[in-house]
Amino acid sequence: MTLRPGGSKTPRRAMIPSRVRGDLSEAVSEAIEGLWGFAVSEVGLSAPPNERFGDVSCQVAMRLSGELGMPPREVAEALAAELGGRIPAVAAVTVDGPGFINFTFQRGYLTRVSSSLAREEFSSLLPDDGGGRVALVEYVSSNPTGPLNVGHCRQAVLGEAISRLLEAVGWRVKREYYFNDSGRQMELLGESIAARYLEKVGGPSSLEMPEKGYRGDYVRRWAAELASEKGDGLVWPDDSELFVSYGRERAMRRIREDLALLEITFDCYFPESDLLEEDVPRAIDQLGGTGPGSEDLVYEDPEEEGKLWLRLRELGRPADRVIRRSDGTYTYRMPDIAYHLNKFERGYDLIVDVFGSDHLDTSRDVRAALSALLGNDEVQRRLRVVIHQFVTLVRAGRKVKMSTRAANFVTMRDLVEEVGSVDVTRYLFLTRRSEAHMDFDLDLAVEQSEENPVYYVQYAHARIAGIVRKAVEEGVTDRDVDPEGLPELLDGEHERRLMRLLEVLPHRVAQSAELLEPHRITEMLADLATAFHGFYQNVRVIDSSRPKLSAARLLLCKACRNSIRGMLGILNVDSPDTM
RNA sequence: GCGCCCGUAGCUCAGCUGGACAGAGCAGCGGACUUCUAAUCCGCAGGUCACAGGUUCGAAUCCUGUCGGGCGUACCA
Repeated sequence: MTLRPGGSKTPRRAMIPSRVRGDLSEAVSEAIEGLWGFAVSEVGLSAPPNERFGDVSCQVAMRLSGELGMPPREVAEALAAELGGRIPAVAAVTVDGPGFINFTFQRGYLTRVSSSLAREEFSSLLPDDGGGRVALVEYVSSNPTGPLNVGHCRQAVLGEAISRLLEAVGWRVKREYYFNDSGRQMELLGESIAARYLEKVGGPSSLEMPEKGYRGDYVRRWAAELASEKGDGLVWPDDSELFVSYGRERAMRRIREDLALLEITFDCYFPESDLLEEDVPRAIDQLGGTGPGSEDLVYEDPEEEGKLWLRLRELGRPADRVIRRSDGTYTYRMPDIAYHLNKFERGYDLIVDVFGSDHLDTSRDVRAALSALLGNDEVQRRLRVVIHQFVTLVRAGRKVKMSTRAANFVTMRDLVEEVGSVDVTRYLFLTRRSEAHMDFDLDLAVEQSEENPVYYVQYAHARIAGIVRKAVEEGVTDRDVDPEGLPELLDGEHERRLMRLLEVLPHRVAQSAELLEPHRITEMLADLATAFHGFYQNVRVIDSSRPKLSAARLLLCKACRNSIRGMLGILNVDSPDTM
């Protein structure tokens, strides 16, 4: 929080829209308790659909009506009478419709919020929900078997936006990428590279591409690079280790390059192999001792020595699963559990997993095992899983079926290049909620790149930058604006609409952080850009013959600019001053 | 078969976690630049919120069933 010269904190608690609503709902609760002597956990505030219903709505009267045996309107009237004139920032309390209690903000409160936004960062009006606590966000976590594809791109963009959203409301965020650096998939990649390598160098030995091998062009390229680095003397299977490790390093480097394209960097790349020595055996021990009483959660297969099962049925899951094969290697589920246990033990207050829908089932198993180990409440409180559905790529009106192994997939890099802009790619992926299926129409994305939702928002920002430049030229400044005079100066229809919106946006951003739903930000940006463009079309800002009015309007423009910039920043999209 | 997600305008999708008359963008039609950027604005048209029941003051939202699509249902990750 920044300090003003006088030492007083600004913005004051009462200026933060989420806090104002918190106080409001507290006042309603107290009024209920005062009138009828019982407490209500949630009074249900929402934004009314129309300006004539005020700025904040409360539905509690309708919910209480049954319990109190009173018509909802009477409940509302009683509460409104109790609340009138008592709540800071609220000018009027009315009852409308079936029993809504509607609150209208003081004009002075709205102009103060706008002034704050004009002079400070957007984030200063967000509540400090995180309070400096540390959150760990895991996303992408694609295994190093090839370049990132379109699905990874959605997840990367989503995970990064969630991270930034959490940071915006006061969390310290660690970004982590978990990957499997050993096991069957890595062997397959090594073998696939070996097959292409031997094919290329044409030596005495040869190797057929495995049936489930990786057939992408990149495997050929990497094989060729390997040949030029190490010569043509490598043989299979003697050099299998080398093929595998070369593939892994090469894939990891490519993935980092792909992520760099989206400006994503992780604090930690966590290899599965780090868990195999200690964490996994320890987790198995712990699970073994955590049975619901009669039996241990881990049991040995009666027919195969050394094979271990996890009794997931006992934990409410549909089926028991093998966690260790008889040869002593683990199935993917077991390191996953150990990895999550490791994350919990590292002490993060919030652990967010961003996964594709194909990981849902595993994720549920992991959660069940963790609940057995740490207690359901603990897991419920600290672990949140965001599932996103797959992206269907549409090209020339036809769906493109994709698979990494079969090589008929579009890479993230191809996608960004074809769309022509990282910002547009990011933004388009964030216009849908994560659990919705998504058709990404390439032709449309390219074709629309000139008439795009992103540009619509960025254009509003650039227009404001133009106004600010003009203001400097004309010698108009908002420095000496008298706060007391603002409500009168900013009384037009468009100004009021803008200020109402500016006031509620920080609250809506805080809500979207709470819900881990960054797509709401794109909605808000569109709302704000629309309101600003409407204002711009109808209201002349810089008029040197009316300095006070110009200054007030300039202030409002800057509030819009900072809000747009702040929200675009959460999506990591650029805010250009010219277009 | 079973589990999870989804089904809203011609197309792609929102709908603030049960509230006030169902929204936006694109596509279509008609208007607005002598101005701080027209990458903009205004208007028109477009809907049985997949379907059928149920819960209640009130349902696109919650429950059940049906139909349709996706993902999973591995000792692959």
